[in-house]
Amino acid sequence: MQNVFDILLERGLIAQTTHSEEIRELLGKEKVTFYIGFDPTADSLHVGHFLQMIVMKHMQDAGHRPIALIGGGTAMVGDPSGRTDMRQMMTKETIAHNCEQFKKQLGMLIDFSDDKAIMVNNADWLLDLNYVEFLRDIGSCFSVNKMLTAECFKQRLEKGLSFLEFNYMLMQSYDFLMLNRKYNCKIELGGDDQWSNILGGIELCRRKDQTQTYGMTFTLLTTSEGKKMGKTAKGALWLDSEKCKPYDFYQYWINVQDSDVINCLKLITFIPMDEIRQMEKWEGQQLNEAKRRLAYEVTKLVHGEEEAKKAEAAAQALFGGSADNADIPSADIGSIGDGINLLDMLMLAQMIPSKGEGRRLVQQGGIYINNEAVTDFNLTVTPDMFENNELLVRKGKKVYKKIIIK
RNA sequence: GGGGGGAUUCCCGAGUGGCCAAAGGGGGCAGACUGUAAAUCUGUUAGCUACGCUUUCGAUGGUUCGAAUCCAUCUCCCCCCA
Repeated sequence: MQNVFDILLERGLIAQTTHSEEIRELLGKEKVTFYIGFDPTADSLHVGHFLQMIVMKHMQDAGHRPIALIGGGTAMVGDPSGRTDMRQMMTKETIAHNCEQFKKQLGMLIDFSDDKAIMVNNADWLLDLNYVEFLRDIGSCFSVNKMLTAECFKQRLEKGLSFLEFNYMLMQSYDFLMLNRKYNCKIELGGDDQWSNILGGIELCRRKDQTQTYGMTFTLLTTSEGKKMGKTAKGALWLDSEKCKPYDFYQYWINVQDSDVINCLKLITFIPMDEIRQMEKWEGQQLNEAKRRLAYEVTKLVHGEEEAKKAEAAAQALFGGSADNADIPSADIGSIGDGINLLDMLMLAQMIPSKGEGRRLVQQGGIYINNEAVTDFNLTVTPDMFENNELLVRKGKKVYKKIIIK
């Protein structure tokens, strides 16, 4: 069996390691317990987290034991790494709610049965810490001078960093120490922005317990231009099907740039490398096929096979010119009487945020009914324009909505 | 604790009494070109019952015919010194 380290390396997942040789050897010879932390800063995980989950899955498949650490305690403080501003402080209730959501989502990909993976919440040991004891015990192990030189604080030293956030590193380091003691957790994994925090934990384990632990970070999901991926106009690309519909999720991946497809296939799907290497040779229009594969696979992992197939079928119906399909995103606007103003209808269907925007769209030729551009924004849409109470409306090139009336 | 600077539309950032719904850039949206790609070019980007009206320049009051611009108080942020 192939060493999982080589798999991760081959797929381009690994960004930095503390001891590449030792880690590879360790992963090759024994069942290793490792951990990745997820701070519950929102009520759903997003694709950034998903990449971490993929790594966890690779590791679990190779026989290692993942610990998914939910940061119910660290979220009370907020990680300043790589951020330009302070996170908004969240209430305990919000954090507790988010923790629950995370738990559900992590279970999609990781098998937590029979202790094959463990889920813990650092609130369990962080919230009851005694300040002075913690300072004496843990705080004494950290050099402020050293911390200040850490990359993760760079941006914040220019903009301002509160003492609260400055403590984040200690808390995360303490997590590693706890997990090492309790579960013999030997490796901490994380996004590349976690490098400094991970080093802190390793250092702490050595100082307190003289144990050797390791760290490894993963490539952040960025475009070839270096921008973070998974950002949409509305925010992050959420894994929750309510916050981001499977169809929209699918569409996001279909629309990635040519230069990013292969990378995404390697990073967030389990498609064998042999196949990916074939696709790597593709060019031009053929890449669309690779994008379809990417979109389907990722959607399947996140939303399940059924949803992935629906999304694919809907896309096929709209863009492939095939027959009408039941899975096209729809909006039920109820009864329209003898007719309804076009803009009112678009508002009801949530296709436009305001009528002003709607007028502009029509003026610029961006609204289509049954694939015919609408020229008059005062148009009254009448029931006879509907077929079986359905009307296909398009905004721009790719935003479709099937409007349904009673 | 002392001194200084700041808060502007989605973001950055001009604007220092009427010509300001507010320059410029970024981002977003749409059009052309394409491959549901990128790059490029063009238009657009507060809301509305729309040749007009309403809300908007940290908050609240005030001066004025008229305030993003002036005054007062407040809140928050940054910088320098201690």
